[in-house]
Amino acid sequence: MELPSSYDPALVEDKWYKEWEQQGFFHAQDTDGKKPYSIVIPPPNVTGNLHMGHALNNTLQDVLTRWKRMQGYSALWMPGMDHAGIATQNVVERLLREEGKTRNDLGREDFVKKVWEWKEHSGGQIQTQLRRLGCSLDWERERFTLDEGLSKAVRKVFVTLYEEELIYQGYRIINWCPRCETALSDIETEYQDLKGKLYYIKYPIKGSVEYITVATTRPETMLGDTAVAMNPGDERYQHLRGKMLILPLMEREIPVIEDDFVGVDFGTGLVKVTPAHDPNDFDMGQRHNLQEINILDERGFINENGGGYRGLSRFDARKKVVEDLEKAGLLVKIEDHDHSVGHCYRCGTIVEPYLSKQWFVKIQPLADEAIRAVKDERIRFVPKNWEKTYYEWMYNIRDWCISRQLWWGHRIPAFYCGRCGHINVSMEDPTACEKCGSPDIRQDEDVLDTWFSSALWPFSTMGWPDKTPALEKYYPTSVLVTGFDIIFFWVARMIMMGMKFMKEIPFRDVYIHALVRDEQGQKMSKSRGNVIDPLVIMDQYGTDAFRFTLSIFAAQGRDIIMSEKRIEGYRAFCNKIWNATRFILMNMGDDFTPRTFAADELERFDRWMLHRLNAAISDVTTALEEYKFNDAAQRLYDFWWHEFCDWYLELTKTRIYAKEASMGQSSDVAKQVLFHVLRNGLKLLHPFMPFITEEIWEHIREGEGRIINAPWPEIDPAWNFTKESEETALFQEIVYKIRNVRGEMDIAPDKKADVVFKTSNEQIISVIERERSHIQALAKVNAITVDGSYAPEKTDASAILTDVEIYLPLKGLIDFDKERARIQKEIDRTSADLDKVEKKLGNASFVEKAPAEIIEKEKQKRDGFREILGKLRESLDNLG
RNA sequence: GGGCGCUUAGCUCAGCUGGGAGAGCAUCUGCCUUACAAGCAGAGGGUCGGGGGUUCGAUCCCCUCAGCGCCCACCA
Repeated sequence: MELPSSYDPALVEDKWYKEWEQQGFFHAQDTDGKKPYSIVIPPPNVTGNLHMGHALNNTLQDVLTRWKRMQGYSALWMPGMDHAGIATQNVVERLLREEGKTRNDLGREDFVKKVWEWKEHSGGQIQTQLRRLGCSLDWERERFTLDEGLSKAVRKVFVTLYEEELIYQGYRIINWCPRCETALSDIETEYQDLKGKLYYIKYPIKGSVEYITVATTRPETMLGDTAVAMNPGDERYQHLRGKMLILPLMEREIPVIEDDFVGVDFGTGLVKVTPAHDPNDFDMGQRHNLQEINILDERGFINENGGGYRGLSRFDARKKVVEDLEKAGLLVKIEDHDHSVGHCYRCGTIVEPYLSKQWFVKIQPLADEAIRAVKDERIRFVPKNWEKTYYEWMYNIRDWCISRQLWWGHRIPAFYCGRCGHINVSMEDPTACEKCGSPDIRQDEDVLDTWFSSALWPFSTMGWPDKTPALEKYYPTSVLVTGFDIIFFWVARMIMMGMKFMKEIPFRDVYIHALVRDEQGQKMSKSRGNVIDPLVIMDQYGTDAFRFTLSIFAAQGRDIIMSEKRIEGYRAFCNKIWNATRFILMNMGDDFTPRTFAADELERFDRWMLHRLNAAISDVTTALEEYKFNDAAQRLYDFWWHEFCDWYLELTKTRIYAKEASMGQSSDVAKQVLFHVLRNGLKLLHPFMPFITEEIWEHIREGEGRIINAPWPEIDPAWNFTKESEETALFQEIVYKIRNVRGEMDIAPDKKADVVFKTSNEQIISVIERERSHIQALAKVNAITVDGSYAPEKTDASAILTDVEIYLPLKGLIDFDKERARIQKEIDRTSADLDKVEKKLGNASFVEKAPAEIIEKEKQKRDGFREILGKLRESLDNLG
């Protein structure tokens, strides 16, 4: 049983992943009779590459999945990808452009074929990358939002909602991206505050030499004005009632209308009304029966309705319009004006409010159920405060525009009859109009919003609309792990669709994690050029160190600032684990046989260690149950490094190295405990660090399976040893004190001093006597004497603990100045502590009102400080 | 205009229902001690953003101010 002298992640990671996958350990059985635990992956885009967000998101899901698998659940982590409509279409269009072609050159059918080809060959690199990260995904079940089964689910949902009139067509203002040439939903538009201008423009009153002045941020839209509106109560403009105006540049007559929407405070109190290019104006237009004049084409250029401006881009048109107004003397002034402007979330282009016919989901009835599911806690957000964000959006939700003028996606299953105009919507493609029987039917050209299919993800991936065993067993899923940025896009919609079609929540918990930022706290993005590539990190530090770093950073409610220094630190942790194992294995001896052991065989520190193991099992398990990944990881770090390695390993050395035959029994027990704690410590660590733990397990497993399937450790009540834990704490204090003296006095490790303990406390005496050899080893001392009436020499260095004084006779080694300074420091510190406690106890209302146990604690502290302080002063006096 | 979050050691961050401030990194000192120098031992460093309040007691609860960040919102 020997380990190579250092841990090399590159040598083992690939090997173990292949082994796990080939053995089918990631595959959850529908029929294994175990309790289900399920997570569906937030499907990465086929265009995606593993970035920090993915790494965090999937590490956390893998931690949960591996943990639950070890706990004996039938743990399913469902993999898959999203076709990502606009994003993917953009990628392939970009490739075509490099060949000097556009999608129109290919035509719809060939273009879609091309995208599929691209998807097969270069899409989905992220699967390899997820494997690299160690994700224990059930690859046999992998799904794609455009595959046959999921397309069937999409169609079923569309048809059902259409039949229930929850999907309808509407002619209204939507957000239009002139670059992608498609409609977008409200949340696909990202608003940014930009420095813009407010233009004041004169409109002549018909049959008069007078003018009125309107203010606008988008002067080019005046080409489509069909009215000017005033507030009916605005006293300044009562004379305009019923008047007609001449729209400059277009020389068209437009009316003055009255509408409460118009505020009297903004601009001039008069608003130009462009029903085809502004949602508010559209509403006013509806109220006043105004004509809607669309002046833009799909690409954002002025169309035939724009008179002489036809063919200009919307930006050029603005310049030209302003120029012409100025020439005509109709431009009053231009003011600076900050306003928020919508941008396409995929390409960043400024979107246009655009009047067009689109498909919508009537969302309110779906939202009501979804709100209720969270209200009555069937679904829990973790951390809870995200519920507020969820409600905020759900209460103000507006109908969802689901049609996209793209080619890549689920084509809308609506067929228009060329004869009677009837819209046929059904599960199968119709060959003739269901109403008039005409074969002259054509399918809607549009596809559905990508998020329409992802909304069905928790059940469509499990085979819905068919009744499958998977659906039966794993729905609802246990938890959804995702970032806050897609609560609206995805989480809310999954809840709505789940409630609607499964009559059941899609997931029990929603764990919302933070954003990963760079070391300056900036959001990582390609354009900022500050992305840290997880693959590079994994190459450099190993996957386990990286995963552990992400986990320990994943505190609830705060963004993660990625730091390579920290990753380096946790690589050292891997090394520590590796070397601790090496130490244990190289000292086992060939005759070592693991066995169970009984409490009465155990020595003090064995008991302490097992007690600490119990505590670690309990703490890590609880932390995971509460999704406190950082607490779990931090606890593992402390347990492994500071409890197991710093203390227990060191403490066993005297027993293990002992040559005397009489030590045989003690030595064997120490080895048994070391081995036991090592095994359980590795199991606790496995969800976070799957590779190194499996690699070590390979060297220590006892004819069992892999650690990935090992049972999760449980607390053994027989190993709760409170007394030994207290005694160990005392022992540690003694060692700390002696080390402190040595360190402060600059005593080299090879210079072993003697030590005298002055105490009459029986328990302390017994611990010192029994652990003599351990004190010698850990505090590097020679002879140990216990003497209740010891009279310290002037040349003794001293340390004071409650109920015990420690003296190190240093003879010629002592530096009196140093020692005086050291003791004075102790005195200062202790008297400051004492002051604080005395003040507290001197406060009448504290003694009167505080709980008795707190007061008792304070009194004990006071007495302890007084005793120590007295002895410290004696020591100082003794030094002269 | 609403809503949310953050401000703790030089840096990056923990700190659960209020009861003597923690970690990693960095710094300083001494050590290649037979698992580990990616290590061991020791040390220094914080008026917990400012002010006020509740309380016997506040990093923690309430109010307020300041700074930073995010989300939502049709005011031309």
